Amino acid sequence: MGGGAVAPRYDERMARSNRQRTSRRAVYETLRRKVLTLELPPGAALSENELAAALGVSRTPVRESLILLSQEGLVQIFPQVGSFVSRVDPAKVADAQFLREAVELAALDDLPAELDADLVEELRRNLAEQERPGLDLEDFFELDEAFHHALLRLSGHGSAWATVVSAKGHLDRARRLGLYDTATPTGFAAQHVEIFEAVLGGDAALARSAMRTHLRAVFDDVERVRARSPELFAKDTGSVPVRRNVVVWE
Amino acid sequence: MGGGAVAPRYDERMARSNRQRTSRRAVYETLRRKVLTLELPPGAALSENELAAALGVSRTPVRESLILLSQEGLVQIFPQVGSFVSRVDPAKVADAQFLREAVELAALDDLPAELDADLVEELRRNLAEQERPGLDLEDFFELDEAFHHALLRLSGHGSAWATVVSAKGHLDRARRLGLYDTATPTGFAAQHVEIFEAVLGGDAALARSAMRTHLRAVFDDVERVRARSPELFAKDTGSVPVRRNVVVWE
DNA sequence: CGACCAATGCTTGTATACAAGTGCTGGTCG
DNA sequence: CGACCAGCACTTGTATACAAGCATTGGTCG
Repeated sequence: MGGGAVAPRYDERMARSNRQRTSRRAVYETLRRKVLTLELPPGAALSENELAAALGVSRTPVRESLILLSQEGLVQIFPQVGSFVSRVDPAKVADAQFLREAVELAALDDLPAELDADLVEELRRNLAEQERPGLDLEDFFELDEAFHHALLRLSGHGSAWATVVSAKGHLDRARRLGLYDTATPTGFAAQHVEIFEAVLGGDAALARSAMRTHLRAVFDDVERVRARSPELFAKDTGSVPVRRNVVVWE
Repeated sequence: MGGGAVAPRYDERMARSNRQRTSRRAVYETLRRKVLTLELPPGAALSENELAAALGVSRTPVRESLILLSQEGLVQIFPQVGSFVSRVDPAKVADAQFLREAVELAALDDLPAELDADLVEELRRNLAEQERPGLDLEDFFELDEAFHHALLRLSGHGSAWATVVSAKGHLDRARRLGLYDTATPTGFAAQHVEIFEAVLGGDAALARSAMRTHLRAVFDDVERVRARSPELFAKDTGSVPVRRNVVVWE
């Protein structure tokens, strides 16, 4: 360790550089979005070379993104064989459901007596948006995410949301499959309102009950779509191979 | 997509190659262990080049491992600056505590009427081991992990353990700091027995109560050690830099 | 005609070279 | 003596080259 630099100080200066606008982050977010929106369907082959060429970068950031997605369970990497978008694994979906339910219900038990006014207002606006007539499905998903996240923040455990998010990847994809059938998920919006009003009224038991009903309803959708599109689910090992789908990168 | 290979079939043949005995996996597990055991203390600088040289591999697997650890929150990467073992963030510790409590308590609510005999026997042996007189601290940690994991499997949600594990990294480090003070954590072993007997007796409420007490006791240890070793915790941005610790790789 | 098998294209894993950026250091100038 | 500033050493990010392995393919042999 000769003359040069040593470990720099560990202060908030680094927090600035935390805004990693690296190429890897861009690729990671792009791929993750395409997987969650089913633009890259379960079972699709992901070639590092092809993705790199299509995205205009080298293999390195693509590869590192795939490794991250692999740890999230959204991608499976088979050494010397290939990488694939994970099929929807019913067991993992059930796990995500269990975890999400556990966390969100525990949060409802932990609500403070005095609710944060700003968050309540944010939730109110969110619910109003959800009931807008010509609502896009993608917008509804964003609102749904924000609703549950805000509810978690209301209990002071907002940062636990990140863990839920990374765990519920499989659940999200399955939900999306289910929601593409129903034209507009008005039922879910109504359930959201029910939960919110129970929270406002301070009725923890009712809030729990409503939340559980809501989350179970989402889960039931998964089983419904599974009967319709079994090839997107795992465990049916002998199913259709789903050969190299032609992926267009606009 | 000319002549050669296409996407191979997606069958159980691949499950075999899932045994990734790659160099990256070895490096990842080594680094993760050293971080969790505090052999690489919070704040320590991690140079990709140094680690690569010490481990006898190139930068690539080291770098990819650091990226994975970074996503777990155990390592912080600052582009063009350096990588460091994350300091113990009290907020993240609290999050991990909340998440763990939510999941494990929910599992206790979900216990089947008929308990799996093999798992019960496994738990019994585990608890017997925990009360062995001259128990190593590292062994106790392993037993503790196995105990909670088995309890989760008893409720049929064993695979949710993986998420808890990755989320509770910060909690584990903090616990380890706390347990290095107390000579032998006999108190925790006794609490384990209490939980187990409540589960066997079918008393869900008592099991919940005992589990909550147990997990809260672990959490309190964190605050205790924080008063003693503040430099290992974050938020005190002006604290000691902790310069490039000399890490020996035996 | 069927079974076997080598050639070939692809895949990911690893190693290395180069690029861009940061912080310390030490000399220099006012 | 103090402030400034150029240079250097080190960092991670990215690109590329090479290595090892699997699966399909197409020919050959029985």
